[in-house]
Amino acid sequence: MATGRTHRPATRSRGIPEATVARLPLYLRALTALSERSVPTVSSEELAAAAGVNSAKLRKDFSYLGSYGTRGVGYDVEYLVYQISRELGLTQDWPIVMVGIGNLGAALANYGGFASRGFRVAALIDADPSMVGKPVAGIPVQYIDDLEKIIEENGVSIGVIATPAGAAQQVCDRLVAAGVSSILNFAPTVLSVPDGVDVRKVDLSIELQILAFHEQRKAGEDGGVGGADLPSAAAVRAAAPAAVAASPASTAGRKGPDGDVPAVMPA
Amino acid sequence: MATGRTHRPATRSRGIPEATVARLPLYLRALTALSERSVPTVSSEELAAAAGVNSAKLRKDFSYLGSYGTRGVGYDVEYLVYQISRELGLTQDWPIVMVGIGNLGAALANYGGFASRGFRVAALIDADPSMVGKPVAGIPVQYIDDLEKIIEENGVSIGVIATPAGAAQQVCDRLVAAGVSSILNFAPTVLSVPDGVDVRKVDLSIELQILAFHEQRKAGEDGGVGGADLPSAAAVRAAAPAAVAASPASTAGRKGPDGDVPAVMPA
DNA sequence: ATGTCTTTGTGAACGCGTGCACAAAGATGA
DNA sequence: TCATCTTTGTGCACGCGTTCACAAAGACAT
Ligand SMILES: NC(=O)c1ccc[n+]([C@@H]2O[C@H](COP(=O)([O-])OP(=O)(O)OC[C@H]3O[C@@H](n4cnc5c(N)ncnc54)[C@H](O)[C@@H]3O)[C@@H](O)[C@H]2O)c1
Ligand SMILES: NC(=O)c1ccc[n+]([C@@H]2O[C@H](COP(=O)([O-])OP(=O)(O)OC[C@H]3O[C@@H](n4cnc5c(N)ncnc54)[C@H](O)[C@@H]3O)[C@@H](O)[C@H]2O)c1
Repeated sequence: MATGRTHRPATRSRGIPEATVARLPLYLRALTALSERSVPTVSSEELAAAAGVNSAKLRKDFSYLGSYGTRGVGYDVEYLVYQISRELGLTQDWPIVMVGIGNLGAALANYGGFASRGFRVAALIDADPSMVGKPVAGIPVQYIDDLEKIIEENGVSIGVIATPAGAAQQVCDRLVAAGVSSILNFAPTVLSVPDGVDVRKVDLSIELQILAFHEQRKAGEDGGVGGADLPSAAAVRAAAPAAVAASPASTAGRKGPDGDVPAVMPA
Repeated sequence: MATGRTHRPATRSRGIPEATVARLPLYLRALTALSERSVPTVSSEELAAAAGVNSAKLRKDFSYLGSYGTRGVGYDVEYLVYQISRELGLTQDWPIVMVGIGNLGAALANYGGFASRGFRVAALIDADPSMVGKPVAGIPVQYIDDLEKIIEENGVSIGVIATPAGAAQQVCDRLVAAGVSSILNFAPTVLSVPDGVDVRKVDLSIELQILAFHEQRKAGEDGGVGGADLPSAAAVRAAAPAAVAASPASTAGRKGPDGDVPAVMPA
């Protein structure tokens, strides 16, 4: 089962907090922009503003990497770019494979952001024979049967899945069996992988649903008992969505004994 | 994954924890699958396994919504689908606009996951005149000049940005000014928005960099001083990436005084 | 009714992440 | 050399999220 997270073996002294790791790419992007403008140094305050985070948090994040700043001055931009890149492993070349070259997969393959940070698309793989050989973003699509060979020959350890949901677990299993140990999954499915394999997911639908939750709250909580935040013209619009569900207010009570459940959600 | 929050200063007493909200769509998806298979009830243990989370966490999450379970039996699938949908605001119809219909924007427009949960693409908007009127996913692309009018007429409060990074902030400002109060951003930029506006971002490049970090760690930390984690065959492959940076081990020491910084990161 | 068995709902403990606030470090100028 | 000023690095407290563990609730059988 994928859930099996074993406890951390006692004192892990060398680990960088996960939350910090997730922010490093953000800092790196801001620093790269500064570097391109030939800015020599930057203070934690400035950089934090550019990255959209708290400056104390940024300083603490950097403190996990070491003492790379100079008090009274700030951080050397170029040096910090290098240190973060090294910490993230971007000074290496990471060959990746992408499986499922449909609408999304093709868009991803065309995305420049891949190649710009040490990631190299080693292969595009699809199960549709009519697509094999057709170049996407200058790279010919290869057939799924060769997946293991491709991974082996290119030493691939990172895979991207952009297949339909139904095929994702199967593709995942093959990737893992072939030696891939990090997977970025775009299919709306929970992948189960053995220990030692990292999976990250990008899920459009989930993001929208989270936004909808907050949007609904902005619209609804006008007469709330607690503090009434949220002035702004935005709340005005949010209060008038296209169709308001006419659910009885008493629904909050107890559970209806039998099937009085409204039929919602087509799929 | 994707993250990114903006406001939340006040003490929210009546709120569902943010972490819980982020998991509700996951539960909903698993429940919908069960519903389609006509499964009447499900235990927290089963559902947790399907959603890839801890069962205690799932129960606590549901407890924020109310007591919708039956002890000794589990949860009524249909009823729970309805409750979660309602909580997330999915019983409403949410019109959304998508700005920037390029490679990614077109793929997103074609994605079925939008429409399946109450989200309706009200308009596709682009700044390229040669693209205006061309149908994408059956919806004709409209010109950016009409953005305000489109938002107004459709009562749109959720916007998706898939433009190049350089245009994102500008587009964001116009969306917000026109009344949009939730934004899903695919451009690799930090958007600044006024209070009351939620921004979530999906960033491909960041996800890959996080994976690379862990991948590097799996490969490198074999002789670490602390506990030696990570056995597994995956580490074997990870230990042999395409190009290993030949960095001296002593780099961990102090900061080199002058510009000995290697030239990395093309862009 | 009563007992047994299953599963929920939650109290409590713990660890992680965040942000404040400040001492220490170092630059800069007189 | 010394004083001043800026900015880092971090100790500390706090709140959130996770997980354990278990009493209570209810189904079901007898
Ligand atoms: N398109 C989007 O914007 C978007 C957004 C979020 C999530 N997703 C998800 O991403 C996935 C891809 O979406 P899409 O719009 O590109 O779909 P698509 O149908 O256009 O593309 C899917 C591709 O996967 C290939 N494929 C199918 N089975 C395969 C297998 N077993 N092995 C290898 N390749 C296989 C198909 O041949 C096809 O080329 C879906 O799961 C979708 O839900 C898409
Ligand atoms: N393509 C991907 O897979 C991918 C992945 C992650 C992130 N991104 C990001 O998403 C964005 C879009 O990527 P893409 O590959 O689709 O790029 P693209 O160049 O194919 O499409 C960009 C579209 O935005 C339109 N546009 C430009 N300026 C605009 C403006 N001011 N208002 C409205 N529309 C405008 C352009 O006309 C074009 O149609 C980029 O920021 C990219 O970095 C893309």
